[in-house]
Amino acid sequence: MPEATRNADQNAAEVRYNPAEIEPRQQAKWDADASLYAAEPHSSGKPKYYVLEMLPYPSGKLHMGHVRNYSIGDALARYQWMNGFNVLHPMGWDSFGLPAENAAIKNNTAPRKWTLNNIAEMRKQMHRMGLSYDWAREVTTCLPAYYRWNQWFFLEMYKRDLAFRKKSRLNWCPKCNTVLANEQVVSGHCWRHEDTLVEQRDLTQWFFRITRYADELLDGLDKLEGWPEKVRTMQRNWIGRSEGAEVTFAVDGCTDNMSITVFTTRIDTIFGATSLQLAPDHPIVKHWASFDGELAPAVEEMLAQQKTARDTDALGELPKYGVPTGRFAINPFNGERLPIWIANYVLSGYGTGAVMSVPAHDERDFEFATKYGLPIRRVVAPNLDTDDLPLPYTDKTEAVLIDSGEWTGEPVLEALEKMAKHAEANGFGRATVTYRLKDWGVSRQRYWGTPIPIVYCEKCGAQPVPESQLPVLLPENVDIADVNGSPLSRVPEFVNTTCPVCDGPATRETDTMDTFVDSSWYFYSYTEPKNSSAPFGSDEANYWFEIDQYIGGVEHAILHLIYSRFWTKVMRDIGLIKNSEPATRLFTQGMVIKNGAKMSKSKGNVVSPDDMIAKYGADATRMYALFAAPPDRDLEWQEEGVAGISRFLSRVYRIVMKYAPALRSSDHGITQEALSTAGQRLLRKQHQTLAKITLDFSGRWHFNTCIASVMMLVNELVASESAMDSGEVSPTTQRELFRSLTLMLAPFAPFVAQELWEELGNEGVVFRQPWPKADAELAREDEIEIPVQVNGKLVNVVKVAAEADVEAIKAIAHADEKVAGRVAGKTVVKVIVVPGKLVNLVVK
RNA sequence: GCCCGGAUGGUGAAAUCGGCAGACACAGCGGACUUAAAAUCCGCAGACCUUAACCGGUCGUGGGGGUUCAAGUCCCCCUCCGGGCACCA
Repeated sequence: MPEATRNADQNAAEVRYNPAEIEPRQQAKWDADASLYAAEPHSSGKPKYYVLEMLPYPSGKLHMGHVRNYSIGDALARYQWMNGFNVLHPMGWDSFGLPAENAAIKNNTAPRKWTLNNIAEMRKQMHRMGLSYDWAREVTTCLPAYYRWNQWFFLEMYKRDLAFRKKSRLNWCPKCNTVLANEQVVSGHCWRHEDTLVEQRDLTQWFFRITRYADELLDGLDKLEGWPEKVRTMQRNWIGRSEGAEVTFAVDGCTDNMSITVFTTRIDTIFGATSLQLAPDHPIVKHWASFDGELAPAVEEMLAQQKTARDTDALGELPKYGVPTGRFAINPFNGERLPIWIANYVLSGYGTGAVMSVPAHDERDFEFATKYGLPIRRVVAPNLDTDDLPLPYTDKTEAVLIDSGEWTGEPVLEALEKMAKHAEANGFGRATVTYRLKDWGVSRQRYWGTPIPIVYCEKCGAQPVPESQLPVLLPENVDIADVNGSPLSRVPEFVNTTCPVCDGPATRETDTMDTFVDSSWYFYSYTEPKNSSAPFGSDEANYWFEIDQYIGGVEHAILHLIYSRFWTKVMRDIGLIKNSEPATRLFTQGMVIKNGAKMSKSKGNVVSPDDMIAKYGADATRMYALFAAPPDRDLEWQEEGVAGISRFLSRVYRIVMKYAPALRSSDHGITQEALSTAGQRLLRKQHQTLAKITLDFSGRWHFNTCIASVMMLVNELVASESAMDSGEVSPTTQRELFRSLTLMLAPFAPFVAQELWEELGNEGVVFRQPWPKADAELAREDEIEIPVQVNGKLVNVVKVAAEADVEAIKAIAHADEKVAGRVAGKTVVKVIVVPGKLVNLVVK
């Protein structure tokens, strides 16, 4: 503030807190120092700390969810700087994707232009919020400098058979006009269109073989102790590992040695199998239906019914029904001849699409067998003598096999293993593991994404684009309004090329990559975004990784967070990095809601961050986002609450400005002096507050209570104004109190903290000062109040010396009048004293 | 059906290791300042009963049971809400 204005303000009755003036002025000063938020070289000697918030999709406007996410990350980054870490705190843009195409069609703007404009707009908003990003490391995924490495990774994966092409049944969103990965289907609907049912289509597409890492992705979860249990559970469910066995049944009387392989988790019950059930789209069913005029319509009908049910997400509610095929299979364990059925509850997409039906020991098989009168044969019981328990009997922990030939008497858990081995030794089966996780389909029939670097030659087939020809540039000026097929297929100059092998005519792949490819490795790019010969340098990545703290919404628990774990393992196997997981700690913040519902345009309950900042300032808006609820819980946005934080900051501003001029001009030397009672009380509160904030930053992150404790400190300072005015609290103590107050505010309200830091006559940037150390001795109370209970009910609160021992406390409690009144005429049976906590007298 | 969270005043919430339930705020009420209002400052504030008032008492953390001198917190059972998986063989 210019000297003249300051003097004028001092003459006024009161200096008003004016964030609209303070914040842009401080921001301009910070902007002048390009190195302010820059990560330092490895040689800095400081320990590194990589704090990362999930990069946004550049929709054009920040929403409150962003504000909350970034306020948490920013507070942590600033705190770690103050603790002497070399902090990496970058930001970027997940900028490929469908909304750019939709906007392009609607507004007649090219996706690239629309996207880059939005980025500029959002960068401006982040700047106004005062977020501490190292913009020199900004990553924009839709630019060739970035997406060329997507193509490079694709080729690396192709070399390792991790990228491959196959025909399969895929999810198709009719609104997106493209294929979706399984992870992008939420309860049968498109992840981007909650109201749109996903259809199934048979298409030839590119896949990433994430299933090769299924076990490692699953086992790694146990070691991710810094991740929320919820996210780990969701990923475990998603991977869906199931141990069991495959058993091959020969088809009876079949001239061409046909067989059917079933998957079962209960091979021990195979002597109880009374039929085989096949999915209606099992290959052998298709084969039979092709010449069996009776079977074909039944199969058709069942398929149609399954499709309808799947489309409405009601697969589980379909009444069970089946059709006998008239064919029989031979149980390899006992030679028994079992009827083969097709059944609508058997799914082709899981296991082998065929099951053995054991009605006595499986709920579904029991229901089915009862309906069709199939035999029900018990082969497992708690022991050899009890066989009158209700069916189906599914317990396997304390059960043995009965009526199972040579296996009779064998405990179930042992039989599972032995019988699988037996099957393998005799060539009709083996122990196996089935996963729910499927390979990641990455082809998208859209324009605004990374072109897949493959060309098709009539002579040489599918060929990878040579690395030297990367990037395959995404052409501009493409007609994207026509939704039939991939837009790139309508650009002849893109499509027509030459074969890298034979130099003959060839055509390019016209699908683009799923946008989740971009976000699978972007955080590595931050370590060296300007590398032009590799996606990033290994030394850089090995220095910064793993991410120390990753912060984002829980909605990515099984999309981004499983893909990026997969990608990290692939990069490790390529030799680019050493770590096997991307992030040591993950924090998933709660949603921002308004009137009990998630903010959305359709509900009309959206609160604009711009409005909040314009009205109350960035400090108050950010601080409210941290104060209103612990960060992992949903936060109800109440504007009155922001106003409350603004009032609190005004109070801080007023009291500091009141004393700052005198403190600024007085001697800065530390004088040895006896502390007054008031001074001691205030310093005690200060160090208690400091200890609380320091503890919370170490992991619990309940910034709401941190801010509450700063409020208590400020309340105490306000209440002590007369003691400060009179000099009872010395200027030295005052200076220390206000100095540390600004330091404590720095992570949460950096603008006003900086302003007051300067007003107090300090040099430099407040959030580069060392975080003050909480002094346990200063924080210690001399005298504490402890409750006295009689039979567990509170009777009085007595004051005792902080270090009082059990006997002393007992004596004080007994001496208390109120307590004596309660105890009179009764016998004290027992006295419980918890030093520092309470006294409880048990009387009769 | 299986798995993971959650439920505390009018509202957001606090109680981190079994030890005073409701810190800190918001909204509300009362007061000071003001011609007035805003802003600011000071104070009250879980519910119920009792009292003229003070005092005093009872109940109270979704419900029911239990362990304990002591339970929002631990154990068992249940309800409701949010989320994930699901005819997964």
